[in-house]
Amino acid sequence: MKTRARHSSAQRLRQMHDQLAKAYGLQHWWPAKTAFEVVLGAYLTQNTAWKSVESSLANLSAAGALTIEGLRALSMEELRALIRPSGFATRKAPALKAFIDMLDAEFSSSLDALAAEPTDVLRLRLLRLPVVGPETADAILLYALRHPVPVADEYLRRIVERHHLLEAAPGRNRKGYESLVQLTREAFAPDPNDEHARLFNEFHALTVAVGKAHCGRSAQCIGCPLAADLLQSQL
DNA sequence: CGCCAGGCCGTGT
DNA sequence: ACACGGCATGGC
Repeated sequence: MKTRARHSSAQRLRQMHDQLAKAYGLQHWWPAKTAFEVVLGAYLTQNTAWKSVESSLANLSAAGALTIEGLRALSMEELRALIRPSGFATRKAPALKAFIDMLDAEFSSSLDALAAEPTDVLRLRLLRLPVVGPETADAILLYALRHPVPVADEYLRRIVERHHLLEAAPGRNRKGYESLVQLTREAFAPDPNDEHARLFNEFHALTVAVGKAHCGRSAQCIGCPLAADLLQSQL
């Protein structure tokens, strides 16, 4: 009889988290000082190296635009120029303005008021915003609004694909994204202390850390703390 | 120089 | 429903 996996994919993913935590330690994510800076970073980092995002954030900081009021005060052209280093400025600038408009019109210009909405309602509202897809919405939910939702990114997608944690490799679409979220939920399902927000936070941060170092588009798993698992999974 | 980055969206099957 | 190309810029 064929040997059955002794661990579910969710359990394996949880083990990976533990390995990565051991290898990389606490990540202290998201790299931002305020909730609004998280929102800015979440938009700006779309398909963009964080280094480039830092340039844009530095520009915004110098212009006093790391706050809601500061950003609102900028013209579209000014904003577009300031965030140019992180790319896609013609899309991201109007999108950021649209986020401010939503806050002003529906939530008294307050991120706290936004955060007070139920998670599922909030997620749907965020997804209606231009240039906000599932990952951006979830990053805002978790890191800016402190709701306990997993964040799946391209690095996690690659890890799950290369370690064969799902029957069908998750595609770069909504369904693939949701499958990664679901797997992550299962991996951290029974948490006695109800610290899902902290766990999802740490796990996502760790996937980015290992991803940046070892999980590029052309798979180079040499030196990756998960490489042993990868070999095991291919037996 | 060429490849890539912490996605998302519109279009064509 | 799904794949596929475009979107912009800068780091390495």
